[in-house]
Amino acid sequence: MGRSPCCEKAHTNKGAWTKEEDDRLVAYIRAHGEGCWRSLPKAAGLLRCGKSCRLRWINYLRPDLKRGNFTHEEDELIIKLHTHLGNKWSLIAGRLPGRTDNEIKNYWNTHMRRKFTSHGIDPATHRPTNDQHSSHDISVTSISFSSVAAPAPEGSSSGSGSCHQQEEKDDMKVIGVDMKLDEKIGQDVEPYSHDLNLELRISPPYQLRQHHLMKSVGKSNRLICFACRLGVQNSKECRCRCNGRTHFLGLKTGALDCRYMETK
DNA sequence: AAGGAGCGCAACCGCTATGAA
DNA sequence: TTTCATAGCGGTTGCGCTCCT
Repeated sequence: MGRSPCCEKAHTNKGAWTKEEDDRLVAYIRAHGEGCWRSLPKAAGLLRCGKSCRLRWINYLRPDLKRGNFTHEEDELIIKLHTHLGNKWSLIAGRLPGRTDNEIKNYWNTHMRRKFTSHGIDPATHRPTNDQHSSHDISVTSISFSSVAAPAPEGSSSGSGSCHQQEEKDDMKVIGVDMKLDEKIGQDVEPYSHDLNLELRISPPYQLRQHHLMKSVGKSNRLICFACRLGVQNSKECRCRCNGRTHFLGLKTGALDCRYMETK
C-alpha cells in the first residue's frame, strides 16, 4: 500500500506558475504566515499541491531571496562547502544568505560541475579524474581557483594536464592541483599565493588523527562523537555533550574535524 | 532564415526525517 | 511503541531560450 498523495492531483495545476497564482500565494503568506502547506492551497484559493506552493515560495517568492548571478565570493564559498558537505544543498544554502538549495544545486550542476570537469577534476570528489592513486593513499588535494590569471607553480599540475589550457571562456582558472602522500600529514606545505587555496585532506579514520586535529582547532583533547562531527550537536544522538562548540563559517567545528580546510 | 543541439532553470517526484496521536 | 501525516531534501525532468551550423 503506497503513501496517500499529498493532495488531490486530479484537481491541481502543474507546471509553470502564473502571475496570478504567485500573487495569491504571496498575499496569503503575508497575511497568515507560513503555516500548514497542505491546507494552504485551499485556504489561498490555489489549485496547487501544498508541496508545490512550498517550493514556489521557498525558491522564488520569498522576499529575502537574492536574485542574479553568483559572486566570486559565493563561488568560493560553494566550492569550499561542497568540499566538506558534498551534495547537502540545504546546508550549503544555509551559509549563503538569500540563496536557495535549488538555486545552488542548479548552479553547481550547470556551471561549477562543468568547470571542474573541463579542468579534469571530479566535481564529486574535487580530485583529478585521472588520479592514479587509490583513495587511501592520497592525503592532500589542493584545488585553487582564482579570478586572476596567474602562472601555475612549477610541478603543481600533476594529474591534471588540462589545468593550463587558456581557452576557457570565463575567468575561472585552476591554478594547481597538488597531491602528497600520507606521510605528509601535518607537515607545513608551501602555500600558493592565490586568492583562494582549498586544501582537502582526505585522511584515515578520524580517531587516528585526533591529536593533530585537536591541536589545529585549538580546543581541549575531548573526543567528540560521530553526531557532532556531522554537525548535529544538539541531537539526541550526541554522546559527548560538546554542545556549543566554536563555529567556523557558521558550521559547528565538529562537522569539519574529519576533513578540515584552510583558506588563504 | 530555419532547425537542431545544448544549456539553464523552474518545477516535479520519490524518498527520508520528524513529530504528534 | 507504532502508525500516520507532514515537512523537507536531493535527484531528475521538461520546457524555453540561445547558440551554432
